[in-house]
Amino acid sequence: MEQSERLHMPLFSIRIVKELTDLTPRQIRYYESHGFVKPARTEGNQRLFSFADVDRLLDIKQLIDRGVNMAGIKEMMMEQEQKYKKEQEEREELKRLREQMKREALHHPNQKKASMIQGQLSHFYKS
DNA sequence: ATTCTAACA
DNA sequence: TGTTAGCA
Repeated sequence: MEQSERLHMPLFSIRIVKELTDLTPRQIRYYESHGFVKPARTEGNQRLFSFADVDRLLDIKQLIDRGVNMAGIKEMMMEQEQKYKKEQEEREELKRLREQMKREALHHPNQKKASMIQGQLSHFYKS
């Protein structure tokens, strides 16, 4: 099994998370209501938190302790979210580029590729 | 016994 | 945020 799977595996009851984070169950549920974590649920609707959830709650607690309010935390979360989306988009763009170059190489083995490559790269500089 | 939601303080 | 009520 992979790391990212372990990090998101639903494992901990709210009481364990309370002990791990020193947050009250009230605070944990409150932060969830603001979208800072999204724990899985059992069939009985009880929360099951992952390591990733616990890490995130610890980050939230640190920010709260440093005086950041809910609005501030939400702003920081949206920034991180957009940053991640941007990186993801760039990865997909590079993936498309590699696939297209591969196709070109297979379908036109003897043709020079410089101009096509320049056209593709221009996407990274426009706007 | 433990957690859940909702609501009031 | 804390606490309580009433449920699952």
